[in-house]
Amino acid sequence: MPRRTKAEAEATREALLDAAEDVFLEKGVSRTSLEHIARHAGMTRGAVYWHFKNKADLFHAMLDRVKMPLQQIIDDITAERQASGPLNTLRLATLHAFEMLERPRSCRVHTILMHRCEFISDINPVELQNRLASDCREVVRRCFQQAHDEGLLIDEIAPDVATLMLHSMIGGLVHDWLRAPDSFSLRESGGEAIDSLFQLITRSARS
Amino acid sequence: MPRRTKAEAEATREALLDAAEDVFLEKGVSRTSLEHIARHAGMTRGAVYWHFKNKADLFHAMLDRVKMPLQQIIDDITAERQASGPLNTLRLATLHAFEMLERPRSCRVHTILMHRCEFISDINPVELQNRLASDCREVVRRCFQQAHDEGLLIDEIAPDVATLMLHSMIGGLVHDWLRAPDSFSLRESGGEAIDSLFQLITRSARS
DNA sequence: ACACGCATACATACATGAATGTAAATGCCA
DNA sequence: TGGCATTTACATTCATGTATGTATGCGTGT
Repeated sequence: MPRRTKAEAEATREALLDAAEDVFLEKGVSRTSLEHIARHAGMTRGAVYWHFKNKADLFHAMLDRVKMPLQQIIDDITAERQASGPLNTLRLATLHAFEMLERPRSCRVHTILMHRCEFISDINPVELQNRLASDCREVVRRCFQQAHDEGLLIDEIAPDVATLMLHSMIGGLVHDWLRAPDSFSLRESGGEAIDSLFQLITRSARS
Repeated sequence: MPRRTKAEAEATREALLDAAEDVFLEKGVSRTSLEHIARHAGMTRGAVYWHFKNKADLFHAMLDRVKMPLQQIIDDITAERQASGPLNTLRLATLHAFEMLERPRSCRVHTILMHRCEFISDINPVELQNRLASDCREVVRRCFQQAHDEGLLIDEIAPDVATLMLHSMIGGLVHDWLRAPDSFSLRESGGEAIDSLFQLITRSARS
């Protein structure tokens, strides 16, 4: 029974993307065929090829439904640069990214990106994440530099080192948590670790 | 021209594994066929099927030629628990793992593991890394606990939090560096970040 | 209000290519 | 000469892309 209403067509498109998330998460991207996805959504491959050009197109459509955590951090930092100082801006942006990641769809999609796929067509997530990481590091670095200039950072830590510490901690926490979300709480334990880092490198807190 | 001497047969086995590293690294595991690997080594698929049962078997043989960095850290910690205190043991073990990772073969294989493969047969690297991460965290935690009991750790940081901080920093640094080895030096910049962390959480250094 | 026509939203069928596993053939060393 | 290392050839499976079929929603004219 083809040709539903326009709203129903959009619903099946979303259903196909939902199914893609499920199957990608379970079997990995390269091992799932479009047939798998279609059947999991209760349809056939024809529906997939109607809504999407091919597997890569579907994959990118799936990515478009979520926001990259590093992009979120970049946006948060550049948006509210006043707040209560650069260090607090960094800390809050990080915690905000953690909150976003705990949303089910975000969690699934980013787990797929980090642990369930290697390449997709010619645009691979490694390069994508690479650019994002580079941009994010630069924004964070400028923030730490500003904190340093305002005397908020302790002398023992150079802005570049603080940048690497924060950036690697974020990446490591996200990576580990997405691999095993039940092993610890990203918001609680992860947030605690981030808070501790900022407590350690903030001058006023240690005198 | 088949049937060289036994030593030459072993050499072709190694050549096949070398080729596998190259091609996996370039195209990703799922997108490389055994034909690709064989041709890159100057042979045919038959040679591959003689030395290895299938792709998964070859993959695991490739893994067996290197040591997991987290396993290295575990071994280092459990081996030389005397050294100059638990904190220094942790620090040196981490830096040692970084050194190991900069060896070409280690670098290639672990890049493949982190960024070029999703699943391989029924044994997937995610589960493998998961167990390792869990074990390593436990060993590190015990080490931090000992440091805490000996009064080496500052009061602001609980052993569990220190564990998560160190573990996530290691994971993040390795992850980022393997994705873009030219963006920074793991030994230098990464080591500096690790050193700074230990400097921040060590009591004697701040009074 | 109702029939008409067309574009839409799928399902089905088919052709192609690629990767796999295996069996047979072949040469080389001991 | 016989078993080892490797190639070649073949059958099978599987995913893809495309082409075609088809029924329905929806706008249009009257």
